[in-house]
Amino acid sequence: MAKQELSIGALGKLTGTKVETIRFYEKIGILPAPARTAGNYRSYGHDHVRRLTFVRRVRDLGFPLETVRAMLDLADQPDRPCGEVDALVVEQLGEVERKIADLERLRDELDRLAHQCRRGGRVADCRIIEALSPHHEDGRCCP
Amino acid sequence: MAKQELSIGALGKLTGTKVETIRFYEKIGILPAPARTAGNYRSYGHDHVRRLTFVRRVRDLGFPLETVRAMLDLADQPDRPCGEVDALVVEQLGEVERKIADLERLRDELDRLAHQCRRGGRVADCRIIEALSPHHEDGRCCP
DNA sequence: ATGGACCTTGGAGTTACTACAGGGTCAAGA
DNA sequence: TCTTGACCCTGTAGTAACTCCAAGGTCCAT
Ligand SMILES: [Zn+2]
Ligand SMILES: [Zn+2]
Ligand SMILES: [Zn+2]
Ligand SMILES: [Zn+2]
Repeated sequence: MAKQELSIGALGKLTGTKVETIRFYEKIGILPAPARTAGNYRSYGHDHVRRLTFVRRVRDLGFPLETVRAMLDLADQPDRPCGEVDALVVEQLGEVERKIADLERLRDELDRLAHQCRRGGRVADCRIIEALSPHHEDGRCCP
Repeated sequence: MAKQELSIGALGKLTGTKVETIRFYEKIGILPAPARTAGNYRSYGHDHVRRLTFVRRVRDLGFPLETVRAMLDLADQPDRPCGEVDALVVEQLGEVERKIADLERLRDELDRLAHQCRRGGRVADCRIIEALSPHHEDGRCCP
């Protein structure tokens, strides 16, 4: 492998990406197919490092691959206004804030649940299980 | 369908579960196979309502199906101590708190990102894309 | 008896990877 | 030179937890 060229494993180490993931990105068109060596090994250059780093950062920020694809498309058209990119970030910010709010509600409920049961009882008396089951015990059904 | 018996659609409405999901739970053994009517329709009773309600609530609290299964097993052995159930809740609480912390870090980063770009520029100058790509532009690779 | 709402089965699709199985390549050490 | 071990190749299947579809059967009211 010529200098400035990286094997798939080296690229993976450099970007914190598993080898299988890199091949997967190639298959679905997120990364372009690289040149091959005489022995049919993939050979990556600096552009691949840049592109894959971008992909991983965007993924780490919680964006789905679909959004990664959209951003890559936009980045490839440098003359278009960048409002769309910015909008994607703002949208994702909103989604993250929504998720945080959901999880905070969840946390409160779990916290309440965790305090309902003074340990040491039997499962039959567990308040947690009681709290999670419907409240009526008779044989007739709910509606 | 006799009274006190529910069709799969009725059970779904009652518990906020899609019909396909109920069948899926049956296939993987979370719900027992119900009786059938003459016309081969599934026929559910009150026990199914209770069990499915439990499953959905536990899922809504963010537990994976594997944990649901463990809880159902425990609930079926009423004489065992309930410490294990309680421990599962506490564990999940910790996980939710970890997720919240992760998302809060994410939110801050996205927020920073969203403020980097005063809109109106071109993609080529977009600070967001710049911030997400590696910092060097020369032809030699990173290591 | 006919329409429409509901039910049946089996199988495929979703997201974003991850894990083999069964081979080929390459560099270094004995 | 041979061999060993780390690395690479392809292709397929598996993961979580559903969700959707096709092609057909059932039920009830008009
Ligand atoms: Zn308890
Ligand atoms: Zn009931
Ligand atoms: Zn911008
Ligand atoms: Zn580089």
